[in-house]
Amino acid sequence: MINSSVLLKEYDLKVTPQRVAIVEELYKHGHMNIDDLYKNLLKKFPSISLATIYKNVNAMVEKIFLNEVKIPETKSVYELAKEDHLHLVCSSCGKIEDIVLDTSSLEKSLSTLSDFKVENTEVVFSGICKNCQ
Amino acid sequence: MINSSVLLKEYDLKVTPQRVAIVEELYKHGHMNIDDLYKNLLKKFPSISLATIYKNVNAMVEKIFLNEVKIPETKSVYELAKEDHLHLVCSSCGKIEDIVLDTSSLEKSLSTLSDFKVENTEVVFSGICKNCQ
DNA sequence: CTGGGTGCAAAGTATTTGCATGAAC
DNA sequence: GTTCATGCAAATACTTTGCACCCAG
Repeated sequence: MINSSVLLKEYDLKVTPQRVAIVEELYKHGHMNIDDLYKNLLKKFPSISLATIYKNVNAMVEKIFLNEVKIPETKSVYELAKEDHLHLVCSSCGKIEDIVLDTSSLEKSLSTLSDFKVENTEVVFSGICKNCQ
Repeated sequence: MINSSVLLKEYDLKVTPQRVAIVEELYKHGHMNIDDLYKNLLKKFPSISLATIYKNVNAMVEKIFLNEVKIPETKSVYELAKEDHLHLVCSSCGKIEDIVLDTSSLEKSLSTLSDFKVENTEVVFSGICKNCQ
């Protein structure tokens, strides 16, 4: 399990039950969009508002401990920041998985063709996951 | 120059001046978001409506001759479909460039770690373009 | 106590839809 | 002539903001 309170404090955010729940949901599910977060949190907090979700998610993204992941043909999802990784999106069931792969050779071949100075590399593979094959 | 009418006909879309202009703008600029498209087309069609832009862009995306490109921290942009390529996004000036790079070695190393069957690979490099360095 | 978070309602922005008119074929 | 695109207005969806009240520190 994750220690949400410690995490929130580290990033100078007050520890509230709603925030703890957001972090725990994301820890549990890996990736969620705003709507799914809202629907799940409603079970625990019947009167939570979408505004609270948006405000908190935005605050956490600004503090850089959440990332927004933009995926072709779908709504953005959010994930807890962690080691750099790429994303696998199943076009059949929609599931999103993480995978750690070294992209440095891709960046190296880029550098032979262009003077662009890369700071970040985002990769999303779409396809069919193991279960759906 | 591009022959927009032929392109539209190939994809079973009626040739209208508005559609031709959308294709030409995208050909000229490479990547544009909805707002920029709208602002530019207003010059040529002072009474064009945003609804027309949305309907046409969506139709062209469905016919697979436009692609939506999702980019971290920015609005989506659209581009004419063409040879597979990756994107370079300058975090200083916002310019978006295309680059053709082979991603097969990345896909190969993915296949050694996972049973995911890749159908498409999207890559967005963020960083600083030549001009802004 | 004090600052900041919460939930509500309202405002703002983005996108889609229905429909009458007009243009493409 | 028939089909479908256009532009407008309205509807829907998505996101942010202001504010009174309340909780975390």
